[in-house]
Amino acid sequence: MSLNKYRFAMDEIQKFREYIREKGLRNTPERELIIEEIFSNHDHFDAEGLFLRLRNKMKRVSKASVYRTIPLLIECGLIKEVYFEDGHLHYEHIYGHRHHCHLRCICCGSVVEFADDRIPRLQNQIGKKHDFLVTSHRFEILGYCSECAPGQGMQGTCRPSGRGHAGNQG
Amino acid sequence: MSLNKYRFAMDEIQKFREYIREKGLRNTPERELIIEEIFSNHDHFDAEGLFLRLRNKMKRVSKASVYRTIPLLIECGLIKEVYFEDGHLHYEHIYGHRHHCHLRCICCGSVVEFADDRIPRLQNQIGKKHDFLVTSHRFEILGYCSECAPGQGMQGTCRPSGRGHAGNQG
DNA sequence: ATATTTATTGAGACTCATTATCAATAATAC
DNA sequence: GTATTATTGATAATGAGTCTCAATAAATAT
Ligand SMILES: [Zn+2]
Ligand SMILES: [Zn+2]
Ligand SMILES: [Zn+2]
Ligand SMILES: [Zn+2]
Repeated sequence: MSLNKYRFAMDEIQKFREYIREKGLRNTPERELIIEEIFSNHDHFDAEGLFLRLRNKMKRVSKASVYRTIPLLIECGLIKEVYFEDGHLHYEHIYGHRHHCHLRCICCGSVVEFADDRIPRLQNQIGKKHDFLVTSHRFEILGYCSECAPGQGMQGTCRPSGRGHAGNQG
Repeated sequence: MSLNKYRFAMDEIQKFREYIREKGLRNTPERELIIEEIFSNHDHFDAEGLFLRLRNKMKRVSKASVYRTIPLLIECGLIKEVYFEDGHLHYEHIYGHRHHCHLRCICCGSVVEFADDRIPRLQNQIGKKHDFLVTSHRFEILGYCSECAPGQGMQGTCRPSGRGHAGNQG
């Protein structure tokens, strides 16, 4: 179980080690701890949360190192930024994950991923129409999840904050 | 010309004045200056840029007032937030503007607006499939505009910065 | 008009996410 | 092992955005 836990992240960790070496950088225990933690599950994450997860497991890594490692992981194609509107950046794994978009509850913040073949088609048609060389798209659908849908049941769980709001971002 | 310049913003300005009054707030010269500046064109804008535009025209309004007026304009349905990934919020007019999405150049930051009937259909189908009560969507297509397309002509105009990058956001 | 009430203003303090600095440390190469 | 130099952690700095508060000025009543 504990052994298996990190088994599936071996590809990512290996890819990172190679990237570091190719770039003439150095593999360090801090970086190992950070990527092990990131790839110990498939969830979206943010820098602060990642830092706290490490800290709670007594893996002492400075916040600065967490912030410094994230761009390396982006550069080597293991993660990418996702934009929720809660005022700070979130990230998700991309290595071994097919491209997808997000459905997000504006009440509790929960996120559901979806993929649809029609989206890249649409993207390309629209790009061509406006003379753009399209490289990517971001499609986010906002609304209420079944738990939060107004009219029925509990909608009192909503806790909007400052700008946008956070929530259990799966 | 100068008279005409603000003619088309009369609806917006009037709507704002009424909203302020209905809410028991007060119309002030500062607020007038801010909304006149915002609706003096149809462009996207951000708080800092708006503040500087006012300042350059010798319309002295504090940054705090700029930041305080924006939420009022959102509440009364005149503008809304748009999310570009350059680390701060942008806004656009919605009163009298049909819903649209953005095509954005990752090189120079230029923005083209587009609308497509298939998008709301897609949004609703996907929402239904995942048991979400959909309220809105955000679809952004990223790529290179014709000026910046790699391979031909000038791509040296790219000036990426910190996180994402700014540019001439039309 | 004048007074009263209270929303608004501007300046600056503050927050929070993120980035930069820098001396001490520790990977790698020789 | 020694030299080189990337990395670390602590902390300062930044920058967008918010909050505070005393002074000001709309709206309204007198
Ligand atoms: Zn929900
Ligand atoms: Zn995702
Ligand atoms: Zn361009
Ligand atoms: Zn727009």
